[in-house]
Amino acid sequence: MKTSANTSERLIESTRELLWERGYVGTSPKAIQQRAGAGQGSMYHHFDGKPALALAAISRTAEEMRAAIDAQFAAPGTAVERISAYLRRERDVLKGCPLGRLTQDPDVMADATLRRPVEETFAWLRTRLTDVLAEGAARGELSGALDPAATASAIVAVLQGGYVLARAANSTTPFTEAVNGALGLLTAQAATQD
Amino acid sequence: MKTSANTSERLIESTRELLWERGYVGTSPKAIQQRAGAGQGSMYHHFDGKPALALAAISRTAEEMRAAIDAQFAAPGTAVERISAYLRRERDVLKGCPLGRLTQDPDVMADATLRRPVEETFAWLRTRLTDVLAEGAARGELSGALDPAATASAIVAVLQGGYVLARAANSTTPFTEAVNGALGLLTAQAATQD
DNA sequence: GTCTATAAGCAGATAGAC
DNA sequence: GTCTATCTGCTTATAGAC
Repeated sequence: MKTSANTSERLIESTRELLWERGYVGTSPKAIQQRAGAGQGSMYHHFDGKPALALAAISRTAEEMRAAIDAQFAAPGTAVERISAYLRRERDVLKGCPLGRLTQDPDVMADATLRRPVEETFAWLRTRLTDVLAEGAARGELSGALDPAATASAIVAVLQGGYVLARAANSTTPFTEAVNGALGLLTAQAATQD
Repeated sequence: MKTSANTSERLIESTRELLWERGYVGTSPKAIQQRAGAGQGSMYHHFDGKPALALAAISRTAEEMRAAIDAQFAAPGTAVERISAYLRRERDVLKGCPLGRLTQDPDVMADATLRRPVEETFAWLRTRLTDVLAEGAARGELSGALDPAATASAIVAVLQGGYVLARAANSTTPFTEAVNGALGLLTAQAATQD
């Protein structure tokens, strides 16, 4: 058995990086090959073409993101504590969300196969966060007046929008501010609970 | 004087549409010419090249957005009412924000000239919203415990992130939910005020 | 599995005629 | 102002040798 990363593996990882940095439309097979140190023929031997390679890359990114979030939410603590930890965990803010950015890519959104992992992951995340919030409401940590699903969507949107603001400003400040603002609102309404 | 739209005008408008639909990297001079009904030579007569045309398009979009938001915030009403009206105004949700999407474009962000209108518009928007929130706090409509700047960033982020979620889901639902969630939090904390 | 050759078409212009 | 010709290099492969 081989211990070093094989060519197929390097191609997938290179594609993941380039999709994150430049998007699908901005990434050429040639750029992938160069980053992976693989030749033209080698790439087309392992994958049918750019869409197939992108699907492998996007699927892996989606899986990793899901696993990371699952671990985060499974940690002990109140709903607000776990959400706070999730929002404040270390991130490469200026690079943005590797999945969220694909949402702006016309060729990804136009291809049902490429689109599916993106769609499913965000749907799953919103559901997962809704559960955490509903749990918090059931325990009396949060106001029952809040709609858990709406609040969950707002929180995920703050994250995704925070990336947008950070990139626009070329600074992590607006991202941090947005997260603080969201948590400020969440704890301010919790103060209503007494 | 001419009354019909001239070629230069049509080129700018076509570029604006394409930047919105496909981004800078995904838009070719040829596509712009075809949409504008202009020839190659015609385009290069009026503009130095793709970056110059994009700058004209992006600048105009930024100006329009700023004027629209200014009008929105100048309307009468409490801080929460004006913010609610802003968040809930009619939008082409699935198309996303024409300026926010450029944030994901590597070639726009790498070019200081193209980047500036995007950066300035979002900086201005956050400041403007911060003023509205500070005003609300001064009037006693909102809790003084909230940081106006952080809350403003969170609200703008909800909007930008709402677009991302809507595109991921291919549905306006998550956008509406996120807006409702944000307004829910804002009014819930206002309930603390008594 | 990897390499080189080949190819139709697009990207992003420049040059000069009209 | 607009048009056609021309150009270099990239895109996204396919074919076949090694």
